[in-house]
Amino acid sequence: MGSKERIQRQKEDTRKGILDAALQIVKQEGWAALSMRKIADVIEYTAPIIYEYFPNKEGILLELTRQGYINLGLKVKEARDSKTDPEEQLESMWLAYWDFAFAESEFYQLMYGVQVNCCEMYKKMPEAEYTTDLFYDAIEVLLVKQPVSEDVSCLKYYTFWSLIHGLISLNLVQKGANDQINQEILRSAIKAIIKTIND
Amino acid sequence: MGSKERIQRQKEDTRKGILDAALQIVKQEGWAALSMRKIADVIEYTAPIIYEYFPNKEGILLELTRQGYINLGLKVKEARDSKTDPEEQLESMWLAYWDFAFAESEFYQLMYGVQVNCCEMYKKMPEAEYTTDLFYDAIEVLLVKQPVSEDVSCLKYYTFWSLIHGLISLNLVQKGANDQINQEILRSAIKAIIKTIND
DNA sequence: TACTTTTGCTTAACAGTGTTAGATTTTTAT
DNA sequence: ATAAAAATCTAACACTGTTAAGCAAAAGTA
Repeated sequence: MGSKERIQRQKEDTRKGILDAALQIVKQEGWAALSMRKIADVIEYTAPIIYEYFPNKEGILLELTRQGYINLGLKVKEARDSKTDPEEQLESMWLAYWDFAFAESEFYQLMYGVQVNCCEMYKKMPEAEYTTDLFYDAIEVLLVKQPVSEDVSCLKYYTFWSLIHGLISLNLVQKGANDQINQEILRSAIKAIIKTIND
Repeated sequence: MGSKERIQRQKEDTRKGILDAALQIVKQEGWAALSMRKIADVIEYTAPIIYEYFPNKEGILLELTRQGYINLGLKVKEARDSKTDPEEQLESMWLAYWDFAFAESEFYQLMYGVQVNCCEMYKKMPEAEYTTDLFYDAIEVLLVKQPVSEDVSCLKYYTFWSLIHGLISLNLVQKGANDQINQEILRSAIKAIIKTIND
């Protein structure tokens, strides 16, 4: 009797339900308000049930972080594939990163510790490395001096990343500049870094 | 009988003791581990006493945030006054900002929401504006086109700030690049922004 | 000195948190 | 129908921030 699979499917549904419930609560009330009992309320179980699906609360956050990196990676890849010119590709990729941060700001906060205390784990999460690699590759295409030095691409990558992550964080935490200024900073800075990428 | 003043002094000592205790705990165990009862333990009182000196836990964080901004402002001003050339002044100021972030990383985390959920308040904290003004002034000295447009100085300021804050955050949350790469990103990016400040 | 008021401080409690152990109910297998 | 197994809940522990009530010492007043 195929009830084994039905049960398996139900379990996966519940697991997904927990993640969805967590996300729903966070979107409504923010990360600080997320609690195991609230999740249990939403999925109409009691709190201890959750521990059958995740080792602890951090396990839920970890899984959401993972999903966040996967989605971010998809968006960045999509942006790259929408252009052919390498410079346009790189610009488009960072703009996709930017868009993700605001479209999925709960995820972004979790992934990069913006006002959320998320434990040290993403450090070597393979899903996180995928996005990083996409950027590294795109940068190295633009470097004319061969062979590309690891240090140089690293430096360029972090320059991009710092600027964009900083702009995002400041906007998520404080209400930074207005949208127009943000767009101008973002676009002009990206272009400037690309322009001086071989200096 | 001058006991009024003695009592006043004692109260101020206790208040300072609370702040010191909080800071001590945070330095040892991080922001997430800070609790009212732990503070009470350190100052050798029970928790409710703290509420005679601060309205609530957030009040303590608010005061520490205030102190953080004051200290940051002092450091940035000090850096400015150590140079005479305007470009060198601006560079020196951002380097001081950078140094503060790592020397007083607990403060920095609190002030700018790096992995700490600090409520929306610094928004209009006068102590915070002091540092901002210092940077704005230093930037506007370098702008040749008069009168200086508010938009342009704002754009330049946020470009600097984003880059440096981003670099700091990434280092505080994840362990970013190594120190040498960081220094290189920092210095070369500051110089690059200054160089193109009138474009 | 005796009494009252104020002050300083503590204990106890409430509602919430993450998490675990034990009991109970429901489902499955024999 | 009965025994075993799985699913789920209740109760508890040790925390959290915060408040109210009570106690004990000090200060003020007669």
